[in-house]
Amino acid sequence: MSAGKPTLASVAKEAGVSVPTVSQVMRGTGRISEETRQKVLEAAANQRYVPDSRAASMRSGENREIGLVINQISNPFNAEVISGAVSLLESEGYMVSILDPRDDQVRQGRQLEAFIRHGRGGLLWVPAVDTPPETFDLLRTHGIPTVTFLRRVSRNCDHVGIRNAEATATATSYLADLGHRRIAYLGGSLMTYVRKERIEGYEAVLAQRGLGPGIIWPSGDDKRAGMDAMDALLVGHPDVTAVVCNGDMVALGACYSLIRSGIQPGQGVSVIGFDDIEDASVAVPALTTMAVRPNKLGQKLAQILLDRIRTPDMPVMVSDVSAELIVRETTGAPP
Amino acid sequence: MSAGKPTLASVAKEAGVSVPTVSQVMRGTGRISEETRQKVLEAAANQRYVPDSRAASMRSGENREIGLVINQISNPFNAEVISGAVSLLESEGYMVSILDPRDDQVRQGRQLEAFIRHGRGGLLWVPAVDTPPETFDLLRTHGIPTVTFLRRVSRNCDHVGIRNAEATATATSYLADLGHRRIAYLGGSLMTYVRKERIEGYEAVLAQRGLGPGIIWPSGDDKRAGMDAMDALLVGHPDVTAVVCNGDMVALGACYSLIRSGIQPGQGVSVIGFDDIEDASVAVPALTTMAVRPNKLGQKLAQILLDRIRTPDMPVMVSDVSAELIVRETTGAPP
DNA sequence: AAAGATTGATATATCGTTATATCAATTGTC
DNA sequence: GACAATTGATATAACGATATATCAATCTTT
Repeated sequence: MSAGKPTLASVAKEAGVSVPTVSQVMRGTGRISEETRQKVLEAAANQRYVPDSRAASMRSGENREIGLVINQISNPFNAEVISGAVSLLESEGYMVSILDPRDDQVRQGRQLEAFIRHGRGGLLWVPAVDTPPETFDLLRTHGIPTVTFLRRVSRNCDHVGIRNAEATATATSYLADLGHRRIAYLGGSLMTYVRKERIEGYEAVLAQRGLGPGIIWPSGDDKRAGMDAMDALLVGHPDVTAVVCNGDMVALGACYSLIRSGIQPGQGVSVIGFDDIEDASVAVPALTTMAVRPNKLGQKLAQILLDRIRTPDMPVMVSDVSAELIVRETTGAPP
Repeated sequence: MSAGKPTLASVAKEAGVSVPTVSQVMRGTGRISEETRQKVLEAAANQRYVPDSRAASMRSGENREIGLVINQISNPFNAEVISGAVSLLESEGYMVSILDPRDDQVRQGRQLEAFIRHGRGGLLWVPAVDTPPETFDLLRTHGIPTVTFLRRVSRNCDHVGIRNAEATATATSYLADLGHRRIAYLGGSLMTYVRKERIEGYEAVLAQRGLGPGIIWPSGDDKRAGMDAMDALLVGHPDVTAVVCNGDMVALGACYSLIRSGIQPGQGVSVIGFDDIEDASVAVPALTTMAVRPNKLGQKLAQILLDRIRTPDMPVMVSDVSAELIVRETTGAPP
């Protein structure tokens, strides 16, 4: 009703008590008689009082605001990771706000600095490709508990990842078992750690089975990029009968390319994706893929961050989740 | 190197000057000799000093932290809106952090309260379905400049929307011109404002052309939901030859359903989407849709918020962007 | 009934900034 | 050379909360 926004002081005045008393009532600490408690609560409700965490965190040092820095929030896999992490953290009374530097290292730098300026209490982070080590120093200097995921950039930082090599080895073996002899690897930005690991698994199986050197095509991470890459692959290597993809988005794009070229995914050419995003099961034909439980991954992330916040001296935690082959319609024996 | 994190005081000590002097140097205000300026900058760089905006905003009242509350960040249309708004705001020195209440009104309430607690300087917001009016009062009490978009819930709040009725009228007319007589409307959560407006445009054209009462099927907003809804529609109304969809995700799901039933979208049944997300042009067959420029929409949003922040007494601003019909492969004459 | 323990509240200092006022030293004016 | 204006810095208070110490009033204990 009246002027300025509600503060402890304005509530204290209305309730006829001191500021610290109101503070204690709001937080449920200290000794307060039931009578004054009611008076204070009433005044607070009346003014729609909401405590100012900036002031609180400055004084108390505690900060229940977490940042989540992830590239490409529109990727459904990422969205699921976010959802898992946020649910857990919110249930513990933290607020999670999301930043998306869109894999631009400069923008990421700016955002992380803003992040520090605004005094966050913790960070969940997929580092952009080419993140310089100084960025970690900066976070450490300002004492921000950090967990990276998907991309491991620093050995001194808690991390949650995927058993990438294991997963692509499973995928490649499966295709080889079906009888495929020319198996390509499609997609992923050239520099990413994740892609490097996945290609290792793919190449290990090729080598082990004597299927010759790999055919490896990088691409962006969306459907359009996957489609373009597959178009190019069909021209450059018409003998390929199976493709392991760096992600479901790329795989779905590749399927579109095949359909446009009159090739039925799963009959003419087999395609395996990675992630098991929702589209993978909805698409026609439904996508065979290496499924990761992104929600679980998000929860694990959040749990490690909470542990780190509560036990700062804990040794570095690293946790890898594995992926599971889900066979749908885009894989079959070679023609 | 040393203990605690860098502050104005620690920098001042190292540079041998007072705290206000350092503050002035960091902000480029006041009168400072070049000599002390250099001393201070050096000390600040040496300690990797980053100002604490919490303290700054408390004292100065200025707050360059903006919240963006949007449901379903994984929807590519939303992701583009976000990108447009964030780019503009960041270029003006604001930090934007994203919250996703996933259309849950309770979660939204909790998040907005946390939002206020943490003292944000502005809000871009797609209100969840069923947002109670008290939520607006709360924001007003705490003096947070707010712009809603897509869903208009309060007449007293700045807003950016889409000319929904106009767009679906265009889509429906186009289908009628092609010769369709049984045109259904598919998708959208029952309660949303957006859907209501879109159905108005659809029904207006049906009435005007004497095409009888509409056939209206609600559904969720993702592909799976669109697929299920189309499955049901095929059973319930086998005479339908064209479908106007509430969004591209629903439309793409509907196409999957048609393909699975052996019907070619654009030949057997025509489908028009809404939004023009990236998938719309990549999909096979490519989707005819009502295109909105989400990036523009995001920028407009940001601009209005900035105006509101700078001119709090400005009259309520409402801006509607129009959508454009993009004909691709999922529409054609009825069989 | 005197001494100590408990209860319910408050006074004060502090977190890291910025706004305002003040102040000494230098410069300019006539 | 006296007085005002400017320069370059600092002292102080405030933002809104919390931590710590303190304190009067009440309750135990023997």
